[in-house]
Amino acid sequence: MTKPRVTVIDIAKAAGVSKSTVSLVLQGSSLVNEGTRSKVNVVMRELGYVYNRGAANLRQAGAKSRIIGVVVNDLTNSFFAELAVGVDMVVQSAGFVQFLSNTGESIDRQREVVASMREHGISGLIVSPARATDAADFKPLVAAGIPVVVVVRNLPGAKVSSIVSDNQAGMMSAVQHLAELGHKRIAFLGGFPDTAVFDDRLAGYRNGVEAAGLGYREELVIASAPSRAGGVEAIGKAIGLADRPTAAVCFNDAVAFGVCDGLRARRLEPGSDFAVVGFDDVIEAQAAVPALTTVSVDPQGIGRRGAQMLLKQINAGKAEAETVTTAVRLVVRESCGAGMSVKIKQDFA
Amino acid sequence: MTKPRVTVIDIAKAAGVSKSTVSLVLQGSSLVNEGTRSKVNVVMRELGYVYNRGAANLRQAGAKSRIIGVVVNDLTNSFFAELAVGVDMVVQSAGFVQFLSNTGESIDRQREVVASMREHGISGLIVSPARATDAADFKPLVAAGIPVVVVVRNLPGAKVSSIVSDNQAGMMSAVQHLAELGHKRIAFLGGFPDTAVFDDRLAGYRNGVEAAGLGYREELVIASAPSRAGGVEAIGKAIGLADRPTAAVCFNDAVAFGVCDGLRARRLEPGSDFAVVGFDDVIEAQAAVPALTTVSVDPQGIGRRGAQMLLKQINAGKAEAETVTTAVRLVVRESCGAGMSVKIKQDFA
DNA sequence: TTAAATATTTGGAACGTTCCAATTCTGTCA
DNA sequence: TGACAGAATTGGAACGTTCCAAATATTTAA
Repeated sequence: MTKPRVTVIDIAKAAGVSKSTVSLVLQGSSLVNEGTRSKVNVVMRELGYVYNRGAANLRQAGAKSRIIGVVVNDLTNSFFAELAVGVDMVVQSAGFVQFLSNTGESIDRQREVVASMREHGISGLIVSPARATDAADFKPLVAAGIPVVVVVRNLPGAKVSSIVSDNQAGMMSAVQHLAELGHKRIAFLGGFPDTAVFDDRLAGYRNGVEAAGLGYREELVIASAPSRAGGVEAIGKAIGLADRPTAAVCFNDAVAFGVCDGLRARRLEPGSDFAVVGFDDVIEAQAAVPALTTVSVDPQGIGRRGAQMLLKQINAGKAEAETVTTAVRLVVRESCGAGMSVKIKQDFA
Repeated sequence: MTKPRVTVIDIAKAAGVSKSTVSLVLQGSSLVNEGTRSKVNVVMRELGYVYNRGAANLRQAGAKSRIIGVVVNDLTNSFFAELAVGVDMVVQSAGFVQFLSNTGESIDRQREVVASMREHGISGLIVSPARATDAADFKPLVAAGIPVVVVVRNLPGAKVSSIVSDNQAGMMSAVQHLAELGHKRIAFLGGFPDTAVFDDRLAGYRNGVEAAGLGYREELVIASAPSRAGGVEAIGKAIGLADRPTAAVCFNDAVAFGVCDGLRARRLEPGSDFAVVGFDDVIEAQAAVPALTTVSVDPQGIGRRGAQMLLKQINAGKAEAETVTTAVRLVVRESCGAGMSVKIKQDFA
């Protein structure tokens, strides 16, 4: 059934050289004579030789497998799909191959997946950690000399490199924009308070309202699941407030979409009746109606950058933990009401 | 720098047993005494042992690596991301791990990626082939006893299993729906004619118009790239036709979105002024305005199903090439004008 | 108590590669 | 011609595991 494998010894025999020579050819060594090299190559093609990386890797103990592990927490979210594509680009062109897994926010699955990757001898790991991931979880990896780069969500205690977008500045610019449009009561909606990303975005919100001279009011921040459903829930509470807000910055785009849904359910039109701003600039943001004003973060860029960082560490042999935050930029579309006449906003304020 | 690896021999020494016994424990053999087993397990934990699958698989020649390769042609398209998630679900729960790569429609990259996967000893491959993939490309794989399942796009000549959605029936029901709404001139827009999927969908279109007694007219099928830009281009040509169509079925949702863009650019409102129907039901379809009427295909289901099929073949040891087509269903939303009054349509017809 | 049966453990020999040190070729120079 | 340098090649040994056949421990049956 399964054909006997063609090995380097078979090639050697058929080409009339030693297995060592074949091995040299395999690694593109300059030691081997041009004629021999091509002869060996021909024979390999004829016999349908397939390199056995497992065996190779076994011998070059400690040397690298050329596999990069990538772990994301939600591949169906186009944000992470883009990220993976970004990683794939640089990883492939560096001659590595990508091992991608999805945890679906399950910390157990994350553990399984990472363990499995380790068994397969990955030379590095890029991970967007599931919620509530323990900083210590990646300790063994780095102790074994396997570089780890954490992306999107940072892991405060862990001694690993990370690359996150500038959540604070992004949220601050969103608030600032709304303030410039004349809004006085701006809410912060959605997200789970136990995450580092939430903290950063909230801090940005706080800085924003304070800088605008509006003052930070606790009742205006309403947490919820970072999903569409969470957004519906959050806006419901916000509308119920005695001193009702006229605008909101949302934890992410999914929440923002939910907020729009919730507004419509109450016969309020997002954009004209209530300003909403998202975060992430997922692919659907510009096609939505009204088009979502949001903070754009370029996930593919993060992926590329993270991969570069990882490769650098792999090549360097030593993992200098380094943290970079990537710039973000507010994309003004319709949902913030920027295109509306001033009159409407004044009626409302 | 890199610590010396902890091997099964180290464990054996520390636990006072032989390496063979440790190996037995590793494989959960029932031959080993309960006491010994737990002692070994404890030691493994203490020393931080990591199983070396490379070595294992080297020995069990022909035996399987528990890696499943997944190759898709466009991960940024949420259709394929969903598909990958579907595969991941069943693959992971079967104790396999997924190796995912993106070809971006490049046939060269596909070749590279598949070769690399083979070197790593995948036990099976799920692939959505890049355009113009040669059926013979997967020949060596199956010859080596590695099961291959082709999804989404089928590969006519290849002797591999495949699972595609029922493109023909889907397109036919779309045409039928438009005919029932009173449309007489229905165009088929977008897609590259050199693909099997195109042929299937076009055949469905043809059956549909003929069954509705409208007659098949060649000038109403206008090919283009299967993208948003392609859609714009195709609708441009369609509008220019002497006997202008009043409705269109599109090769896929991306084309359909492009068609909507093109209509608007000509001051025609999709839905009320011109009916458009897509194919795939990508995630954006329901959030778009107007919400896209489209043929829903459940990519995640295809992924799951494909993975199951592959696992079955892996376990059976023999690859019985099997072809399944999955059912699709028309989702009526707004872009087909189904919600419009009959009057408007009559004005138009 | 002993033989037979069963349960457990164990030392090599693989698996396909790379590395090392050593060997065999080429010329080249005196 | 012989010696020498450089180029090219080569036979083990090793990597960490599993498998096999064989050895040893423990029970059971008589």
